[in-house]
Amino acid sequence: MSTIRDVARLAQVSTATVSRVINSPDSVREKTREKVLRAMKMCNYKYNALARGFATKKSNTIGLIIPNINNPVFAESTLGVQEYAEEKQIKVILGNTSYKISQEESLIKALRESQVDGLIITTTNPKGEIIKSLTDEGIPFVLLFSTVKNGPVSAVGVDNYRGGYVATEHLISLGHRRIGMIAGSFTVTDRSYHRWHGYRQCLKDHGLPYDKDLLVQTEYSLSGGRDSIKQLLKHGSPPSAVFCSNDYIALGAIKGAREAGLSLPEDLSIVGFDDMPTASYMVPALTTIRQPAYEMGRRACELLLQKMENPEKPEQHMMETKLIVRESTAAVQYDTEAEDGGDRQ
Amino acid sequence: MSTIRDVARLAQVSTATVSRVINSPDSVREKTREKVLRAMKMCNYKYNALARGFATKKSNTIGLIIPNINNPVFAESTLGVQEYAEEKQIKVILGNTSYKISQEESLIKALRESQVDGLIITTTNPKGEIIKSLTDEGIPFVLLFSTVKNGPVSAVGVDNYRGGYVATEHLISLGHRRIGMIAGSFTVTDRSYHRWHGYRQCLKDHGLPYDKDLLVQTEYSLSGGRDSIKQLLKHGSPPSAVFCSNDYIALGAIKGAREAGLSLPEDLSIVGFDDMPTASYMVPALTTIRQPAYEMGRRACELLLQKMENPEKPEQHMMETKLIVRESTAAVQYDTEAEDGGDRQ
DNA sequence: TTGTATGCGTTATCAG
DNA sequence: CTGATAACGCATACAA
Repeated sequence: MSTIRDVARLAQVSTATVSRVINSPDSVREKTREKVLRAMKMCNYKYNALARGFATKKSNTIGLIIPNINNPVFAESTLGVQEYAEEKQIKVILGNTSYKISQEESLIKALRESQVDGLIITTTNPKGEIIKSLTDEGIPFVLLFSTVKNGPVSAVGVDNYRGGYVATEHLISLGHRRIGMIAGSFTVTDRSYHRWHGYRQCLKDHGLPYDKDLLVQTEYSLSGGRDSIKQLLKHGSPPSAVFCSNDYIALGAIKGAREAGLSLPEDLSIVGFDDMPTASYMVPALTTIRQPAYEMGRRACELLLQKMENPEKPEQHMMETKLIVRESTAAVQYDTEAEDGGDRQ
Repeated sequence: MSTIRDVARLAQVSTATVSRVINSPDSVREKTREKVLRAMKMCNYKYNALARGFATKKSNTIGLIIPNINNPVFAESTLGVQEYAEEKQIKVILGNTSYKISQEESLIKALRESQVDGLIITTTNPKGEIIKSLTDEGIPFVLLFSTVKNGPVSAVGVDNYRGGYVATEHLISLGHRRIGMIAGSFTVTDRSYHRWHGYRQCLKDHGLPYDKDLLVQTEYSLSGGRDSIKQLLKHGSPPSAVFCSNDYIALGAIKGAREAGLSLPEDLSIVGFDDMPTASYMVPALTTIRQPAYEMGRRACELLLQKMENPEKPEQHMMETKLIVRESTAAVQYDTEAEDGGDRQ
């Protein structure tokens, strides 16, 4: 593989000049430039961005850490950062944590050793050691799908509390009074925890009792939703509506409910969270709280690049969620309400 | 940021020794090692993998190129390569092409400049210039979701022809005689093309006429499937079953068919391709041809690392597809068959 | 087991 | 507008 030195020799110029035609072509006389360009062709020169990174201490690479690329909402946000980065000629290294803190930690370590210029992290624990040490050491990073609304870290997210509140309110407005929730484990994601808070406060504000048996925490998976709904339906006085922490869980819950012999939305209303691309294609089409995942990814990337330029002034971008009403929620059916007390299984 | 030189000075050893405790700790006396380790702590030394990459000409990074991370099947394969790479301490840079050749080209160029040690490419055109030049220049790479079964390039894929054949055969065995296909544009993906070949040959082998109006090419998207099925249903003699190039399209087709007033699977059978994670959660649960996407990703990564060690002997791994029969296909209903000639819309 | 010296490909500083 | 040359942080041959 030839280097700028080879090119320089061939073109009878210095390496500095070769470097110039690469980085600021205008600063070199046209004739010289062409001579250099010809020499490059001749020896099939290939630019080495790694060497450049070494010399400039900028790798033009950022790290993106997400819990699970299989979750459509993270795939979308990934596409968002990806595309924005692409536009700015930045490469992105992807890391999956599988919701494991230890994994998150080792990933960040490896990424830092690789001299990434910054990090976008969809973390599981924004108050953890990891984030703190990143802050202390002045590494540019931004939190994505973040729950933090202020303080010293940059972040983009939505108001999960509000999302949970709105979802629950929708159900209440439909006449539901026994409303359950299937949540991602609070130990694993505080987003879910905040949504639950919104759910709970909404219940309270509407004078509905909070029944802790109507909350089940599970993993963020299809089967998690499916198993959880069955558990909920076994309750002596089962819910007529359930708010699910995300669409993936909701999809599982719908399946589980149907397996338990219910028909939706007549017997049970379900609302999800995310509005993943397939949400409107499901049967019944899913009522959900939309997060603009793609835009969030883009914005996070934008914020990061900004922060890399100017490390001061942390910023939080809170994006809007929106209730999307589709077919998975319906007015409560009084004849199938809690009073019948039947175990539908 | 401190370097091994700082550490060396602090520990009163040479930089070579510091380098040794990092890379081959056993080759240095325990006492010295501890001294060095202490010095590292003291000056808060952080290893610089980029510098190492520069010195060794190995970045320990590979590039992964996929058409669209939003397609669940690519998300899964990505997870596969990701996890295998992780195990081997390799970082992966992700690139989306959006099925655009030009994008694929510029991505590969950028990745090569970044000195990735190898490339995993889910390409759109295995016979194109890009692949050829990669081969010529001896860059280690492997094709993922590949259609090539032999020749000089390493690849992992499935037999798309056979998948298409089996899908069609299943439909025929259910009594269907008017079988349509919604395919991803042949110009954009040859996988789809091969599946169509299987479909077509199967028709022929069973003495069924091939009607070109029963094929519609579209983009690999939900709306693509939805629009295409409507087009198909407008046919004077519409199909009673449709084979879709992938599950995403199938999901769209199901939606579209339902909007057109059909009930599934009674009025129309649908079979997809991929078996994405949500396939069994759909309504009706999707009959499909399963590809082991996660495994394919892992295998591709394995093959690549192997190839990086030993650039000789290209290998193709063809993995098994499997027909998964669920609820979206059913025996043909004779009273709604082609003869009635009705336009169901 | 440890040290010395050199090189990796580029940028950047300083002269000219 | 161009050239000479010193970094950048680490690995590695070779020597001791």
